[in-house]
Amino acid sequence: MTDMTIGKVADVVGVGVETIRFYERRKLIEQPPRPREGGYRIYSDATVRRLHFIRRAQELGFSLREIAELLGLRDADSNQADASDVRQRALAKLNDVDQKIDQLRQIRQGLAALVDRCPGQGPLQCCSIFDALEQSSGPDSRLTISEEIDMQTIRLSIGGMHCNGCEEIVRHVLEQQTGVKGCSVSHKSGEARVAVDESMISDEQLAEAVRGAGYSANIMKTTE
Amino acid sequence: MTDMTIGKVADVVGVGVETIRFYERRKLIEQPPRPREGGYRIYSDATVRRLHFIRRAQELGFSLREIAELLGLRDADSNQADASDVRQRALAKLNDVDQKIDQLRQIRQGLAALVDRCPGQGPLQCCSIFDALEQSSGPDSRLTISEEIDMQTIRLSIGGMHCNGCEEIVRHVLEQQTGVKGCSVSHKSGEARVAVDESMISDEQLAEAVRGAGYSANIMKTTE
DNA sequence: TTAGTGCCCGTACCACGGTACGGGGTCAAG
DNA sequence: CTTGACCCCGTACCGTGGTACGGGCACTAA
Repeated sequence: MTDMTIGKVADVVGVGVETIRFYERRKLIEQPPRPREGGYRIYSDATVRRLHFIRRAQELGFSLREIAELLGLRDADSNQADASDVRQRALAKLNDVDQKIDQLRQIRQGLAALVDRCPGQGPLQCCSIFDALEQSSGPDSRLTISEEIDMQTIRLSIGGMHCNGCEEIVRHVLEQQTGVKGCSVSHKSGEARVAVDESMISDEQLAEAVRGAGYSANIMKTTE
Repeated sequence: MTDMTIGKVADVVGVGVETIRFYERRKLIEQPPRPREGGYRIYSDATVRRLHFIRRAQELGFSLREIAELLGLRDADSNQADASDVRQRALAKLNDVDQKIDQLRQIRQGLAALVDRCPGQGPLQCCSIFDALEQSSGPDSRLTISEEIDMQTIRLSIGGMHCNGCEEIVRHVLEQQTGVKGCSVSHKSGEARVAVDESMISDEQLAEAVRGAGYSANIMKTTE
């Protein structure tokens, strides 16, 4: 169980030789002792287990950075680090994973809806997928800081939209307004994001236009 | 709805300015017309929709490369590309997503098991998580080509292992054998991967040793 | 001792999806 | 006509997890 050079270890652990040296550079494992300067690395059993640990943890979704932290905990052990710390990290990771699964499920839904709606044949012009994807991407994600003087992105909270058609209508109404440079509407989040020249139209006028189309509309503070 | 410079477009679409230029470099969008050489880019409505498309497709898990293909389909449309092509891609992506979800579910299971087993307090030495992760990572993943002369990785198919304890026993037995340089055992896949000096012990002797511990063992061709 | 692997090291490179920087040009309001 | 915000371009860099290359030693069996 001794005298393992890097190639053997790589073989046993199931990684590439270069990968082990890469882990060494990343301080995940120490450089093992070598007979003389420039000689071969001879790996101890403990290091091999450490490598197994790294692989397993990776399979569980831990990044190399996180793994380094876990290993660090153990290296500096018997001080105050205890099992609850490790448990915490595992729980946090479990949370991460759950979130990722949720995200993927949403993606799955979106895709499934798209596929459902698609006729599956005929010219592209009839393909609903392209149309659907060109709709607004929904302002539910990141907010951009926009503090322009003559052009601002106004966000409206809109009620009464139930489908893509409603989105379309609202989009159309907004785009008809003077000073509107562009907009994106999402019925899911009930929001619209409008790029507008404020010297030409007020946010209240915008909201009013939307109300005129039969929806409710409230101005959302941009500086949110 | 005209006269949108890059900043406004970025704001409306919800991406960074640099990102739009990046998409341009990646040929996802064309460079929009500019009044004169060196002037500002003025974006058309169509391009803004194209950007929305990109964002939406990204949210659905398509990579930029795939998105470029989708857009390419449309650009060269009315030829033979039809909706079924797009549908195929969406279905393929749906499949990808399902696979990813499955993987994450497995990871979730592993993590949950780990957390379950962990005492949640006390010194790290008692933390089962570290122990569990140090166990073999299971040779179920990639096979390494090993065609060494005096050292080979032998793979054994082992029956009768039901838990980590069994893994431990088998690992111990294997490591006790002369010539064994290292091993990794997985009860899940029912496999062991042993690094061994073949001049010192034969694969059959190894298998016999495992059988002596009460498990079944068969040699798997390394050149699999 | 010599051939044949295997390992050494440093450095560069891959995909992915951007982000940052810096020195300059453009544009519109005041 | 100046000022300030915005945009231009090219290029370099980020994090993530490695992989590849090439010239030169280390080791071992014959």
